[in-house]
This record gives sequence, structure tokens and C-alpha cells, in this order.
Amino acid sequence: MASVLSRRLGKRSLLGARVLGPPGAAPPSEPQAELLDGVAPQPFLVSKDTSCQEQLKEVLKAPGTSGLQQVAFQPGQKVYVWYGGQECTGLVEQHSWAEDKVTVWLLDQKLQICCKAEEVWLAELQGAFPQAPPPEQGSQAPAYRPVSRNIDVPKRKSDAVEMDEMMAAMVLTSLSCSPVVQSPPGVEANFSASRQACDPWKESGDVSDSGSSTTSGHWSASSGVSTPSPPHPQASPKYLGDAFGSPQTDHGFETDSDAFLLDEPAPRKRKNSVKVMYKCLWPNCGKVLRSIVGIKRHVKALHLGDTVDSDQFKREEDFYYTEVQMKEEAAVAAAAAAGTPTADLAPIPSVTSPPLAILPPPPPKAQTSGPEHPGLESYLPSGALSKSAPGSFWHIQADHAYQALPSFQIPVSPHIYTSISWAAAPSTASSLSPVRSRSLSFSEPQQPPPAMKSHLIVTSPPRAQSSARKARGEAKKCRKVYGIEHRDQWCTACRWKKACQRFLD
DNA sequence: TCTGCCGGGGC
DNA sequence: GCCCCGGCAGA
Repeated sequence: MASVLSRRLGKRSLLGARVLGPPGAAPPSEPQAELLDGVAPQPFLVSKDTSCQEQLKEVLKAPGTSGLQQVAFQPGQKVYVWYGGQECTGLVEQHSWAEDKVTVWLLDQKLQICCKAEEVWLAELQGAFPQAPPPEQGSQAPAYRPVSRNIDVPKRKSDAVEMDEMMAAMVLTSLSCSPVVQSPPGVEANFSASRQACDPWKESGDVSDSGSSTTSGHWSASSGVSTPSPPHPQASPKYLGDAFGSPQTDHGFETDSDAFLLDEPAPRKRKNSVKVMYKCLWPNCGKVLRSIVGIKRHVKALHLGDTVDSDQFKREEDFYYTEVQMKEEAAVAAAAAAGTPTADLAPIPSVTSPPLAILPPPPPKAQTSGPEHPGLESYLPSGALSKSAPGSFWHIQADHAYQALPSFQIPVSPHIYTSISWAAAPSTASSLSPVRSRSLSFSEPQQPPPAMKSHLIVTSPPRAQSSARKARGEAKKCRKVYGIEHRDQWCTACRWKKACQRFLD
């Protein structure tokens, strides 16, 4: 388990786990699951998913694809193959290009099997890097193997995963195991592997970002995520529509991360015309990219600097982008304008999820508490649900300011401050409404705000033009709570007969 | 009838 | 800007 976990951690498979899609779509047979699980660490193994293979081949055949390796199995070649749930050594008998099948003579079992080429990998490749044909062979060689050797994959000690990472992984993994996203761990692991395998072309396919060339394997693992082929041909329209409907480049990116983060049932969004974009939250940037890879890379390269060396800054990019839902047209437009900062991305209908920046595990530099993950569940947003839910943490700071709302900002990261504020309630009431609202604040890099300064920098988009009267809330109001006789304890708004600021709906 | 709060006005 | 209140509308 530990090794599996470490594998997951290493690949940031939490994102990847989401890619799997509903297990029901393609319930893997038992042996297959087992097989896949074992197969996970193999870097060359491509997912069995045929559609993924198709995609893979397509991309691989494209010129300029790097980090890929073609493998032509020669008779007599020593290979590894998965058989009976374990890795077996065998010799290649025959490699049928047409069917992409390889006949292998298993040395251990003393029998001959025929399996798909992607289930076979060269034994020599595992070590250094043997007789694989050079990638230039390209067009003629029909079989390819994406290999991550060209990517700087940080070595991770398989069993020496830090406890907090394990905890985080476990928590997040469990969170990602909604009935929809749940899938056998083996498959999950497999996808970690297949994701890694697909990364190179994922990366190369990502054209919408500004693309730094310093692609670390670590990150690509987290991002290549959405192999556009969940292992279910009868995938739901959600997947079909998004992963395949937009063949541009990052197809499928958005199917993973957000869903993973939001841990919500699949049909929740990805409605036909809605596209998920990723917006850089860095001050004065606002760059909008189509892919999570792109945005991470953007943040990492442009804002954070490429501090791949430091574990401390790993994954910090996560805190600097947010996911936005856009109409397809708007998304296209934004993507077209992705080269320039689009801070005023006008048609942003909604920030469907709180920016990752708000997620509790802040960068280590700002994290003073231990390795625990306080209230992770409560922070994991659930899309629109959380916004309408009473007492939601994600209630965006209202622009209604009949009272001074003392707030303080918690430096989540050098440039992002989580502002927590509540109504200026008298002492007796302060316990009644612990957290009224939170809002993200961005400080100018050159002008770091005092940590405890009480002002809100970012507010929600202006309230909808409410010619119509605001519906009455269900929550108690100051009048009810304190009574008319304790009017002095009411919030200012209530005293002024304005919308109550203490008991927001 | 009570309650929440918008809109307006006085200071 | 602070404060108050008439009056509307929902409960």
C-alpha cells in the first residue's frame, strides 16, 4: 500500500484518479484490475484503453513529438509481459503490426501467449535505455512507446513518503471516491502510469499556454492527467462531449482536476456549451488557459520561477490559479486571447470553484500548523452548491457595507491572502457567527499588506441588478435573535433597517 | 401581523 | 457618511 501510495503521490495521481471516470462505465474484470495495479510502475506501459492508444498513436505520429519512443519488438527480444497478474519474462515470438499484437513466449510459464503490444515492454528498456529505435524512425515504425525518460521525473523514495503527504493523499483519495469517480485502486494506479505515459504528448499538445520548456515530470504527471480516454467506450456524454468534442489540444484536461477537486458527481457540469478554463490569479496577470497543465506551467514559470529543486515549492502553482466556467464561445475567445492577460475576462459567468488558492494546504512557508489537513472536506467546494448553502464558507464578501466588517487576512501564500471577516458583532454575539465570509485578497507583490489589516480587497461581482426584492432569507436576524429590546446588539444594518449583515442567508 | 430590507431623506 | 424611517412585500 505504501508503495502504491507513494506512486500516487509521486504522480500526483489524485488528479489522475479523477480521470478514471465512473467505474461502472467499464468495470474492469478482476484479473485486469490486478494486472493493472501491478502494472502501474511501469513507465512504458500504456493504458489498455484503446481510445487512449488511438489518441496516443495519433499524437505520436505527429512531427515534433518528443519524449516518445517507438518500440518494435523483434523476435527473440526479451520482454516483460503481464500475465496472470504478474510480470513475466518472455521472448518475443512475433509482433504483428497490423493487429498490434505481440506473441510472446513466456519463459516462466513455458507457454506462448498473444497479447497487445502495449502490454509488453522491452526488458532492456527498464534499465538504461537500450536498443529502442530512435524516434526519428517515426513514420515507418508503427508501434511507439511513450517513455518518460526524457522528462525529469523526480525520483521518489517509494516507501519513504512523508506522513503528511500520505495523509493528504489518503484524504484526497477518499474524497475523490464518490460513487461516480470511484474505481478500483488498481485501475487508479494504472492510470497514474498511463498518465505518465501520455504526458509527453499532452505537454506537446498544449498550445494555448505560454509554454515554458522546463517541464518537470512531476508536474506533467499531475497534468497530463486526463488521458482523453477513460476506459469505457460507452463513456458518458460528459466525457465524450468534452474530451473528444474539442479536439483542439487539451481535450479532457478539464474533466479531471476540477471534478477531482470538487468531488462532485459527474453530471454536475460540463454541460454542452460550458468550458472550463483556468485563470491565473497572480496579481496583474489573469491569464486564462485552457489546460491545467498550461496554467500550472504558466504560474510556475512566470510567477514562481522554476523552483523545481525545492520541495518546498512543489505544487505551489496550485494556489495561483482558479477554475472558471465559460461558455464555449467565450472560452474560445479567451483561449484565442490567451497570450495576453485577460484580467477582465468579461463573460466569466462564475467561478465554479473557489480558487485552489483557498484550499487549506497552503505553501509550506505559510503553513504554520502541522501536517494535518484541517477541515479539508469543508474546504473542498462543491460547485454551486456551496455558494447557495446557508452559512457557506464561500459566501463571497458582499458589497453591501453598512457596517465595517473587521477582517483579517491570513497569508496563505506570499501573494494571496485569505481574508476572514465577520460582522462587528458585540462580544455577546461574536460567537454566533464565527465566519461570515471569506474572500480572496491579492496583494501587490511590491506592496505586501499588513497581515492584520482590516480591509477587503476583492469583493464579489456586483450583485445582480436587483430591481426585484431580495427574497427573504431563512436565517435568523438580529431582531429575532436579540429582540427589539436589545436593539443595541443588532448589527448596524439591522439597526438601520438594512439587510442584515450578521446573519446572512 | 410580523419581519426583512429597499429606498429615500435628514443631519 | 452616518443614521433613521416609510413603506413594500414575503412569511
